[in-house]
Amino acid sequence: MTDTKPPQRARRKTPEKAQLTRDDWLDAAAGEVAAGGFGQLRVLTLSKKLGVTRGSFYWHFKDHEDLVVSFLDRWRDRRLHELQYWKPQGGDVETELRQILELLLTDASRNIRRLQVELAVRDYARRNGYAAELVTEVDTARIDQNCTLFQRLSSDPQRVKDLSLLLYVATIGSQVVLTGKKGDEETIRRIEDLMARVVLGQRDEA
Amino acid sequence: MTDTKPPQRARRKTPEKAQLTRDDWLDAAAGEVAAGGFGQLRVLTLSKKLGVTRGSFYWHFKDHEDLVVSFLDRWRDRRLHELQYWKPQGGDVETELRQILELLLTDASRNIRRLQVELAVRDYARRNGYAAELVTEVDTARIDQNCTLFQRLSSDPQRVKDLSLLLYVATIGSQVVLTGKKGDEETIRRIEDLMARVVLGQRDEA
DNA sequence: TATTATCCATACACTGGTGTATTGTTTGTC
DNA sequence: GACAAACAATACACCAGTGTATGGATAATA
Repeated sequence: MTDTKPPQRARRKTPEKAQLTRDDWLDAAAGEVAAGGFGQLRVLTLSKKLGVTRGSFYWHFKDHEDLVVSFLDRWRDRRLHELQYWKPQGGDVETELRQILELLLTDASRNIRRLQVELAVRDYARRNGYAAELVTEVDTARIDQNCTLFQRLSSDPQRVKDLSLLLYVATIGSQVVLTGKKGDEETIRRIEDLMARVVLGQRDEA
Repeated sequence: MTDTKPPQRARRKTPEKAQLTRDDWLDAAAGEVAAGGFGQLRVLTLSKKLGVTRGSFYWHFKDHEDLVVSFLDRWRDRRLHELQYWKPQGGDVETELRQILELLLTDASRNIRRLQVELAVRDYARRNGYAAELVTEVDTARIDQNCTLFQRLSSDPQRVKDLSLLLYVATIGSQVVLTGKKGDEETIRRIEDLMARVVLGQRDEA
């Protein structure tokens, strides 16, 4: 699994034939994973969809496992990195909560490709140790992220954690159950609203 | 997909060699599906694990698809049937809520095989129309079931539906995220408790 | 006991996938 | 323009899996 990728890269000034990069392969792999899961991630079909033969693949990747590991790594990196773009805007607690809910539910459900990949990674994690590690890593990072918000709702650190976790499992569950059927858009909005009310009801006064 | 299964069956009074039945194959398939998902459900490996050759399989099943469809059908039937065993005990609303939460979270997380199969079916449903139908069928049945409980909490039918759905997606999400890591047992108990408090906070008085 | 239905083994043809080795074909760079 | 590096095509060996055809064994039953 040593990265023998050469230092520089040039080529493809005139994209008449469009040389492929490692990332191009990973992007294509995302399509396959989203559509059929990791079990359907084939070097052969991938090559066909990219209009090249497998000779190209085995130049960019050591083997099939290299592709999978690289894909998972990139997924982890991107998921961790995107968390930095959502920093508390410093507004009202309720509006901030509603914002984050909209981000986690409505917005997430619109980016179907990304959602499908996430579910596929999660499924693959059930039978692959490395994937499981990365998923856990991402999960805890996301849950920790939400804790900063809930700290403004409760002073009990345990309740903060629990609320954050509950919010998280509810969003994941929504993504699993409400999978783009007719009317799901509206349903998600209602869940979002209910979650907000429910969480706000758990403020420090119980 | 015509069922050419003969009317009667006998044999295997003395299970010295243990003739296989259709259900035996389906049980073994459950193991494969739980471990590796539907993508890893192979006729060949299944035969090996059962100690027979594929000749047996192709007597019991028309082909690979027949196995998958039969498996899904049996899964649906069992999931729908088991719902009848949980009828409201007619006790206190809170205790009944806590009972159903324990059933949906703690108890479910203990039956790992069943949980793994459910997640596998759900994942398969993302790329298989028939599986998607059955999953939707089971989902709505379960959600409807819970509605009968929540009707004692609120008179607003919309809120009853939403609460039931929220409870459902939270349980599914828990099963996806909390996948048997160390400490998950305790975490699930806390989620269970929090869910109870949260739901009871949504009673008619808002 | 002879027959028949039930269940499994064996052998074959076929497909689709991986990985490797080798040979092109471009494209930058000296 | 020569050379080397980056990228891709081709051809090969190999394996795992499906499905089918056919024969063999075993148990119920007439």
